[in-house]
Amino acid sequence: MLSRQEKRLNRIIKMLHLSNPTTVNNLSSIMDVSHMTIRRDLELLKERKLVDIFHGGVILNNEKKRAKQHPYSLSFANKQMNPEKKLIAVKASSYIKSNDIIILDTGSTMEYFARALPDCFPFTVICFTLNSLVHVSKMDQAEIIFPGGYFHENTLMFESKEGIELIKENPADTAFISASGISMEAGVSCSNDYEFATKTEMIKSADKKILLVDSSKFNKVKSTPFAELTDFDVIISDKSIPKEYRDYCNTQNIELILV
Amino acid sequence: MLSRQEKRLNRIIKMLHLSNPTTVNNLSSIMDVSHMTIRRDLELLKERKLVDIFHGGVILNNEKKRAKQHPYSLSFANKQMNPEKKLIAVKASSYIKSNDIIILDTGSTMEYFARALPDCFPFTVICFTLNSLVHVSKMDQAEIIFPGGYFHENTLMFESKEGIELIKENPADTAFISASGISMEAGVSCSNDYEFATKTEMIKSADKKILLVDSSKFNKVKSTPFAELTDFDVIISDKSIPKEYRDYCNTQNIELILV
DNA sequence: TTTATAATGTTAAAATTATAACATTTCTAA
DNA sequence: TTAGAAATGTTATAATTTTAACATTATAAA
Repeated sequence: MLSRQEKRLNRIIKMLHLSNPTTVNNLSSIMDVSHMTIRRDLELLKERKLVDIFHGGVILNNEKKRAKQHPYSLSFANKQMNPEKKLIAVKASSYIKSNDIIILDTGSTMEYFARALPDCFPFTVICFTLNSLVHVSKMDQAEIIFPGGYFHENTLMFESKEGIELIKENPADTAFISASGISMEAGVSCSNDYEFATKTEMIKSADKKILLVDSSKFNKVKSTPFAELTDFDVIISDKSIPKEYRDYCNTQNIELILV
Repeated sequence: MLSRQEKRLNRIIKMLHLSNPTTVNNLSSIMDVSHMTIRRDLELLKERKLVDIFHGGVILNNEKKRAKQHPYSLSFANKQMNPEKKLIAVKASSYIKSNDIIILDTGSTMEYFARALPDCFPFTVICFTLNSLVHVSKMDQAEIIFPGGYFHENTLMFESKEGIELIKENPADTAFISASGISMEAGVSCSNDYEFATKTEMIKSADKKILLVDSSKFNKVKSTPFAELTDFDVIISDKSIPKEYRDYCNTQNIELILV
């Protein structure tokens, strides 16, 4: 149970989210406490670096906000391989045709892909992560299907068995899939159990399957295998992949695109 | 060639980009003009909707920024009744308890509500719109269930029959419902067909039903009726509602909270 | 240059906000 | 339940900001 004051502090922060900045008077009339109480509250919030006080009022200190954001978001993923990932994403976007239904997997490469989607002709996007959704929703011509479900904070993914049903209901032209591990022997794998059902259903649902993986993922095996390399029609990666995979794709008749 | 004043106006905006908000005194000492000059400048900037003035200082107006984003977002909804909506939202947030499962309806009032959610104890949020989702996903302690489905651009809502199944699967403690029309005879109504199934299922699913509607919605009937007033346990509105509704709630034993 | 106009500065009074000291209420633990 | 402590409210005074009226300075056109 929070003390009255702590409740007020929370409420003040909430109020600030609604209208920033705000005044001592406004707060004291809304909360129905004296201005001195509000001032004392603000002093505390200031000590906690949550707000800044100015003559007459208070403003959120949004240094914190920026720092927090999302653990996955871009801040983290941006750090490694992003030039390759961007190139891979841009290359992949050329596989989209007007009126296609496409399906986007999760992961940082897919966020670049979502950002690289063309917005000059109409098509339908099925996606699963908050990041992709935010980008896609800003597009003018795209229809969006977001199967939804339970939120997973580490990847910003939503999944549920009902979501799987929605994938089945909307067979896709092309699935753009990502992975954390690629191995000639162990196949294609990812790091989270909960992605399995969605990933396999995406692959089943789509006519054409395209795998987007930068070279750092090769010869790695992660906890959850979800497909064979031969399940894919196209693999888009960068020039640093091990040579044996070039030969393998050749013999297996997989189109290998290296950016 | 810009006039002196125009140059100052530009400089003030630049200063604000560096530190927002700032004070009249700070600006006048930096620009080496009198506080009256700064005040007159600020009046101009305010007329141009570039800044907001508060006692002692000035802050950038970033409504513009937001307005671009989504057609619905805040730009539109902000225009009418927003002080009441904010107060209603803040009031409603006090009905959430630790470990509750709550369910958030669509609409602008609900976006305010999503922003006003407490983040000092854990609970689960079920929601349907992109706006709510973006806010909720930034919270530290909230679990999120997003039923998902097909996207409706005008309200930023997602809905599907699979989404409805997810609601059924997660019975809520409290449903926070909004409406575009309230009428003693015709009941509670909204403006979009596609909201019907979700709204009725939300109401069925929740133990406690709270209706959030500002006074502008009273004595209006919209295209899609979805509930009776008596379906609700609590109605939160503002003091301008027609008197007859006060009596009605009294006789029908509906808790009526007016902010 | 002169003159009219606009822009800026100055000042004092009014309004608002801040502070500090003390009174009252509320909470907590014995 | 009650004493002590913490939180909140009240008040008067101090500090700051705002306003409005008017003085001064800069600017541009005749």
